[in-house]
Amino acid sequence: MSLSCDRDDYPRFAVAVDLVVLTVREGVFSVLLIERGVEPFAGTWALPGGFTHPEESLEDAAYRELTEEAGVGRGQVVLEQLRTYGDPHRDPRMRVVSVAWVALGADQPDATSGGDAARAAWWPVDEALEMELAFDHHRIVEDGVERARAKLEYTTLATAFLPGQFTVAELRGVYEAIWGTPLDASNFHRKVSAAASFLIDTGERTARGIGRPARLYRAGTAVGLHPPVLRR
Amino acid sequence: MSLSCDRDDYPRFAVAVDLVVLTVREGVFSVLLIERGVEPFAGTWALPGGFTHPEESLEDAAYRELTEEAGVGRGQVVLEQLRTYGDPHRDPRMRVVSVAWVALGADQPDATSGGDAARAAWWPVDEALEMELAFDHHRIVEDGVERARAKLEYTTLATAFLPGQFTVAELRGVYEAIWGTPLDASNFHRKVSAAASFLIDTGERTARGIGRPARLYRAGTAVGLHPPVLRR
DNA sequence: AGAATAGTGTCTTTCAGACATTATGTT
DNA sequence: AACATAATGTCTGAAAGACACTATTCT
Repeated sequence: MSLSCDRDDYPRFAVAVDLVVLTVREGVFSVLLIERGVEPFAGTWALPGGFTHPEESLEDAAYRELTEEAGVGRGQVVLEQLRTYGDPHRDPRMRVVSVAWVALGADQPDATSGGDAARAAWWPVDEALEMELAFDHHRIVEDGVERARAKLEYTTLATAFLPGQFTVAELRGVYEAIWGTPLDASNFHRKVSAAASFLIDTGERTARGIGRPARLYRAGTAVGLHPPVLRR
Repeated sequence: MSLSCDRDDYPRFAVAVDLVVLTVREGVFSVLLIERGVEPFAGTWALPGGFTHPEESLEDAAYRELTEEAGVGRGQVVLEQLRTYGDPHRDPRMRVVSVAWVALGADQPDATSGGDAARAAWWPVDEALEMELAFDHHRIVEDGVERARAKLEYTTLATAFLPGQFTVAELRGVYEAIWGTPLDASNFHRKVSAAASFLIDTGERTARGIGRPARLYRAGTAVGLHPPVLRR
């Protein structure tokens, strides 16, 4: 079959991937943005992303851009497809269809500044949503943030924001940062402890800091969460 | 890049839309399939769909294919983006990225057989999932069906499967058909009546059939459903 | 001892699920 | 009257939310 442009009947589009990379840094729900160095939107903050190569899957393209532009490796994040954005004039240069992904990971000491020349930085989600972002990236960030908030309720996804071992208080901190609401510590503890295969007790305890040391858990095998942890 | 069309640096892809058109016909959760007339997969059942035009949005392309291939108009369905499928070899002819949509509508007397030469038919979802479908359409149907099943729980989407006026029993029938589980009529009635802005009493009643006539409702303005209707 | 954080227990309200009962039409 | 379906009511258990209380460390 011909892949050439002159011989077949199908219109061709550039296909991009864009990444909403989310984490919780010092209690603040944050998104990774990149300052564009070239037109269009030079000097404007944008999502990391780029064009899909001819022989790679969309998921591989997302992982590749994650590494190239954010310095984040495959094992460090949970990647999930968000939605595809394809309005005819979303990119002023040409018709680009962009498959957006959400990447959730634990806070990394120096995740910013990938191989590209552009500057990368973590922004609090609330601030990012008040900025002007390139293309339709404002909308994409909104959708990605809402996806993350919604999935915390009925999945065990919150553990993706934490390192291998964590306490119940740290897990609660993830919920509170992402939802922007304080949660009752007692009830939260009861709930997540009761949910089957959500948390696995490592037998270890924290030694850091003041107060009674907390048990250390690691993420269990459960994906869904029954009963869900509800936001109000 | 080597795949480029002489003038720019970006590889180009064909972008398609595929449609998982779902309805409940005589108590059976059903999906609309089209028998392919041409290679590849000639004679195999497939989802309705086609290539996006250069100047139309993805949503417009979905509505256009819905009309062309299924004879379904814009006002007759609720359309929602499902997911994008872009494995390099999902189409043996060339690289095609397909944006899949779910379309939910009330049973239409003669929705099948659109303008295209191919044959169209409603298939029970369970049967469709046991057939060999063209391309990766089996996976797409699975995802679309699961999306519909999940959204019934916490949204008012079930009304999309019903005509303008309907009874509580008919609404329950939608849930039972889609989930494949019988529900307790009393508890269901209590729940959907209590949910704010889910159902609006038209003041009219059914005259058809035997037994006490049922109140006729129309869909309210609520989108989310609190508390949710849970499947077990 | 006092402060700070972790974790458990108790009480009340809400709601799901099972099922009985009443209501209102047709034959 | 008998029947069929619609709609409401009652009871029980599970779980959410508020909050009191106990446990275990550090200074």
